[in-house]
Amino acid sequence: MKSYRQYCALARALDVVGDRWTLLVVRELAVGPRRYGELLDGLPGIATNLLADRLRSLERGGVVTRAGDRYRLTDRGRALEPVLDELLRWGIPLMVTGRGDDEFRAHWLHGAVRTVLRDVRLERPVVVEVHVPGGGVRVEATADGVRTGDPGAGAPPDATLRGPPDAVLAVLAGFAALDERADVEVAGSLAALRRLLRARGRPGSSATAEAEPAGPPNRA
Amino acid sequence: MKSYRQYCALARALDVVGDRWTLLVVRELAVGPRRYGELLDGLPGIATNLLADRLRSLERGGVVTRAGDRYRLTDRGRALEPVLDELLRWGIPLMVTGRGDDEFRAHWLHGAVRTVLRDVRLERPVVVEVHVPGGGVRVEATADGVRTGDPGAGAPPDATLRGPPDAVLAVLAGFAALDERADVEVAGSLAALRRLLRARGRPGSSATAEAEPAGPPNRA
DNA sequence: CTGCATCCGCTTCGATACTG
DNA sequence: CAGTATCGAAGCGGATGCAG
Repeated sequence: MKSYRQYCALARALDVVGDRWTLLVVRELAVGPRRYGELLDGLPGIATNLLADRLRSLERGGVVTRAGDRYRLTDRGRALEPVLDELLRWGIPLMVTGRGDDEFRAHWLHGAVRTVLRDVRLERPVVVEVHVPGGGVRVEATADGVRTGDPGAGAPPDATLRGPPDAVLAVLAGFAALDERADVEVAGSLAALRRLLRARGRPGSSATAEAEPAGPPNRA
Repeated sequence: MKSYRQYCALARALDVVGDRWTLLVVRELAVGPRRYGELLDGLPGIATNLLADRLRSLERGGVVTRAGDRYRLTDRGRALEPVLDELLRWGIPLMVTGRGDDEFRAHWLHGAVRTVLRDVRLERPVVVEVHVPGGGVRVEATADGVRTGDPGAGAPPDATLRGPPDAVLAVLAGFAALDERADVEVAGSLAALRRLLRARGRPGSSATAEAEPAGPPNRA
């Protein structure tokens, strides 16, 4: 990337991670070390030469390191997590328009779920599993906060949510009530699920009550 | 921008603010409403047609609105502040290499100072003013946290820091000790300034103790 | 087969010139 | 002052080639 040549921390950060695709590459590596082919699969739409370019650039920037045939984040790369989280959070309202014909990978759900439930605290713990075609997320909400992981680990969940990605996300993010989405199937304790949902913030979450153009935020 | 067409909150966020220059435009408007010419001056290096493009795109995205000849952020645009803050924070270590021949605007210092002193709490309040050629920042640190503003407002500060941008930033960010930077001039209570500096975190702040390439993070 | 590099049409960027 | 028009250069995206 061409440097902005501005003595500003934001501009210098963007000199490193501001290129097209770059933060999405970091998103993929934030899950864990990945091989080139796995990255390609997790980044539908990227050209193979661009992925190679971005990986080299991130290596130069000290964000990514290569061990054999695996790429992984450095400490400096892991320090980008708060950035990803805030961008993710800001992007959640943009999911209300549904999936359309966008690509989808089950592991992308982890971040969305973590973000949506970020401030949840529950005195009486709840474990909920979210299942979508191709994978899912296990959510453990306690008094200390929410931890996410892969489904199937540990004891059986109190409740299970199953459906297409935009449907389960609509319910989790509060775009729609449970009974408004007939394409979401609930198994186990409905009461436990309701407790989790009641503990989260309101719809758009961050003050999107606007005098401006009202309605869901625009895309592109 | 061409959409990533991924049903992922991060990708959708980047569809709106991922373009080159876009977040820097938001940075400028985060200070307050600005006119076209003021934006051009705050974004050295941008081409005028690109600024016009970005402003239109941000308007479509619901981030910016236009009132007469002023552009300003919508609520949705102001919701980007945590994103800017985290990116800024991540970028601070990249400032250690000094200014070089990068452009500089005094109002960029506000964000850097806020970020560097983000977690500072002081039972006995301190007011410090930082002066650089063309402007400066007033810092009021109390038990509730740090507030920044323009110099000259309110009572005279306890201490004043003056010097070139990279010098005062090095001292504030902890890249260098006060007596290591002869180009930084201190007026007023040295003790008050020291109390403020002691209250802040360590150098790179966020765990940059790395087994990897050591030394300051690379740019570009 | 994986992990890229090369080529090519197209879009975007960046610099300057120009207009209401 | 606030943009639009233009044009060469650089970057992107898709396909294909090729080495280990």
